[in-house]
Amino acid sequence: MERPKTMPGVNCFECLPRERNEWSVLTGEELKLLAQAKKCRKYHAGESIFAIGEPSHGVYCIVSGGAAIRKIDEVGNSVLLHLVYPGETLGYRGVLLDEERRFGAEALGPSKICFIDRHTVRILLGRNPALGQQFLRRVVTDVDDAHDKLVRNATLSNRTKFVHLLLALMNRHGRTATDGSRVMELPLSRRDLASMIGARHETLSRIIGRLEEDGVARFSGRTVCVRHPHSLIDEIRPTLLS
Amino acid sequence: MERPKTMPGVNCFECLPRERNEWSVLTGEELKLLAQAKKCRKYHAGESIFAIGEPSHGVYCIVSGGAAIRKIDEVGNSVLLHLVYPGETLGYRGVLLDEERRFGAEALGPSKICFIDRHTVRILLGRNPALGQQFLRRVVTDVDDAHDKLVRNATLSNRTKFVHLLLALMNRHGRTATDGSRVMELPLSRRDLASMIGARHETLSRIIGRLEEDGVARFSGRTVCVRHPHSLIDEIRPTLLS
DNA sequence: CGCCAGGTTGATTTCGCTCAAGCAATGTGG
DNA sequence: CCACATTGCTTGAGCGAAATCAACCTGGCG
Repeated sequence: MERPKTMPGVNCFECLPRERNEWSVLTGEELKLLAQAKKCRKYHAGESIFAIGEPSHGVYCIVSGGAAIRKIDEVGNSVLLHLVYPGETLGYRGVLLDEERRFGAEALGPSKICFIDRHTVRILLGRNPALGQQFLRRVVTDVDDAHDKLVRNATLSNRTKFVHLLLALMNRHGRTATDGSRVMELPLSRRDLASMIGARHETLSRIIGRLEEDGVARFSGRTVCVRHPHSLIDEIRPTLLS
Repeated sequence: MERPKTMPGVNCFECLPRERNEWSVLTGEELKLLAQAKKCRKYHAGESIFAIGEPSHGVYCIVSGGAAIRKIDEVGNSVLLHLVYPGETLGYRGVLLDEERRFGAEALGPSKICFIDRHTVRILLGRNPALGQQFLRRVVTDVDDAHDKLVRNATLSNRTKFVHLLLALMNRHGRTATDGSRVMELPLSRRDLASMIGARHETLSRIIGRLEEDGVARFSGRTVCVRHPHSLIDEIRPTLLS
């Protein structure tokens, strides 16, 4: 063991994702506080980060990997709301409003995620007003995204919504092959993909079938290949008349 | 004219809605700044407050009346996203992110609405950190609402979504008649109501017809009457099995 | 008066959901 | 190692909900 007990956690001072998120405005002193208060651990794919109904002990910051926000309604329907990626902070809602969790979160794949207890969050927010401003910006973009999604849900077909989702996933998880086609490994099951566009999994299955028929994309297990990336973009371009 | 030029605007010091919103944390000095910077004016029903694409000059605070947030997509579909009521602050997105308006806002009925330019907002935010915290809470609840709406849209039928909407409107606009039934004047056209649940106006028309058949509510023009208020609540209660 | 926006209603088609069966991959206990 | 559940996915048939296209009211309003 060349590296001692700091091993599992990333040192906040050297945390790359941190330099691009809310916490980037912390000063040296505050960073020290953060570094010694945060607890970092690894999650395996699908492991629960927090669950609906439990008290909000703090926020989480994704170092690597990702997370999914899930809501399960009173009849057992599971809906994936949102995906969260490295550098993003998770679970601020319950902490800022001091309420219990209304959504669950789970690791998207093997992930490294830091936990910052709510007491420390409050101290830092009180000590450095810029942190609050950063959070404000962050939350405003979140509400913005949610509103965009609401508009899309209200106007688009399931197929179009799914293509939007594919594009978003491709941005995060895709790589460009030598022949210019885009390939990715889906981080989610078909069921969860379906829930994200508000459709049944059978319906998604058929949509995928049609996308393959139309030569837009090829699906094999969790691997997706899009030969002509802008065929996807054409799909979502609204057919403007006149 | 017994009252001089302060006439159109409400004095912030005596503004009742203000005492229950973000601005309630301002101190006397800051309030004075706000009071002399804000511009208050009346809007008539349907009048535009700000439009998509224009620069975000400031935020608006509803004194009386209400406002609707509207998005019009590239093919001309109009979607109503959200309604805003007295005490609530409007248009913070563009100001906080320093972007142009991505949604339009219009008066719901005859309304009195104050404008606070973004420069003043920034000054106040910088001077009083508590204001930022207040905004943070406010925006977090907004994102929360949006997420709830997303989940409902993903799982509920148009009829159920409409009943949810009716209940929300009834809370704001309804009065209880002597016989215990609830009555309200709808603040929106059928088209806009339909857009709020992501349906066509013809579909909404039929849903309304069925609600009347089922004796849940009676519609006449923009007047709605619900004889047994909990018949609505029964509608949205999920049928829990076993 | 004609015109128009807002609303209803009808006929038809499309889309998506439900229910159901089948299948491959994976796991588990004997 | 096999029999057997289990899980995730696909496919089919039937049905219901909603979109679409269209006609037709109604109440303003120039």
